[in-house]
Amino acid sequence: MLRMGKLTDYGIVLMSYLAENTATHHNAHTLSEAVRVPLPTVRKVLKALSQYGLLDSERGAHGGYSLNKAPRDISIAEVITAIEGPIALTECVSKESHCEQEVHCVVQTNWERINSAVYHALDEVKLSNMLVEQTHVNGVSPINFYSSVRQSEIVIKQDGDIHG
Amino acid sequence: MLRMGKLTDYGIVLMSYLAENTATHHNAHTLSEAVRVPLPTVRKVLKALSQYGLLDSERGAHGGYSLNKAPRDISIAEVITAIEGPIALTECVSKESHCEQEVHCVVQTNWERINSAVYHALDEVKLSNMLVEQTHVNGVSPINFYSSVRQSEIVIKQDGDIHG
DNA sequence: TTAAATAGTACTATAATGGTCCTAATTAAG
DNA sequence: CTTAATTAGGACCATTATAGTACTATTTAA
Repeated sequence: MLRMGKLTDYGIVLMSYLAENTATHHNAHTLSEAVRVPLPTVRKVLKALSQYGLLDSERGAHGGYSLNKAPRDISIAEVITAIEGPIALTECVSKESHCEQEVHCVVQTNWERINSAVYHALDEVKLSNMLVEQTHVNGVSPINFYSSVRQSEIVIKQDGDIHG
Repeated sequence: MLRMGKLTDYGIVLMSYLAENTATHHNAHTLSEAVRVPLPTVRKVLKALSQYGLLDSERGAHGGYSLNKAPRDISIAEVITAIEGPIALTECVSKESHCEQEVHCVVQTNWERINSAVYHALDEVKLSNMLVEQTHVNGVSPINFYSSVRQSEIVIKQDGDIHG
């Protein structure tokens, strides 16, 4: 529930990977292998991130992508928005709403409260918080850390204790 | 993006309505009219809320639904979980994950951070926060306030300013 | 000029969701 | 005891959204 698209998951993993290797550019092919996600899909995600302005892109030979800002200045909310578009739990809160009963609608203002809460929560988690200090353990390359990309779904447990 | 199901939207609206009328029971038919959502759909939502334990149900003639707890003790996170199941942005965080690379997975622990942030944000918004003091203005019945139920999608704007 | 990249766009199969309906179980009232 | 009202529990289908892929420009270094 509270699903987030798989692509967004990939996006966060990709951004995390780039954040750990800010030095150089990385092309889609390299990133695809590093993250173990098919190349066309990786391209799609990188395009979205680039269009939104979270990544700098260079075309042509030796082109590639690189982070725009410091990982501590990039929030998860930004990454999500880049890939999935503006975040709105309810359509009536979004700009595109054409709810004919808006005049009577009071629920709307309360939805804003929820959206705001979620947004701020996601905005306070920065990319730097997603990085791992733990690297090169037991000869396992950090690259393997990213190989577990799966379906994307937000799971909030009933008791508030959230883990897998 | 960060979509929430329509049914969940209905659920929150229904719960809000019940919270404003805690005195009596309400049957599905009445609620359907009050909230302007088709009866079968309302039934489905009420069933979920009841099964999860947020609503007491009485069967038979003169049966119906009523709130279990005080509105200030019911969080939005609970309502969402009741209808959409355990909240998980990424599957690898959920119990059902069978990711074969979990041993190497470090991203997982970071996902938990995100899920936790979202959960706590949603858990702090209580049903009582969704209620409107503003009632019976200009002869408009409070019932109309609930007639604007629409598609459900969480929209987080880039600048953090969230409104329609 | 060629090769290596990204940019842009369009398409398709799969999965998820919303919405509906039908039957069983329960309970109050006549 | 019978009937009507109501929730419980499944099952089902149509629509939509998503993921994933592929193809064609465009740019740039060698």
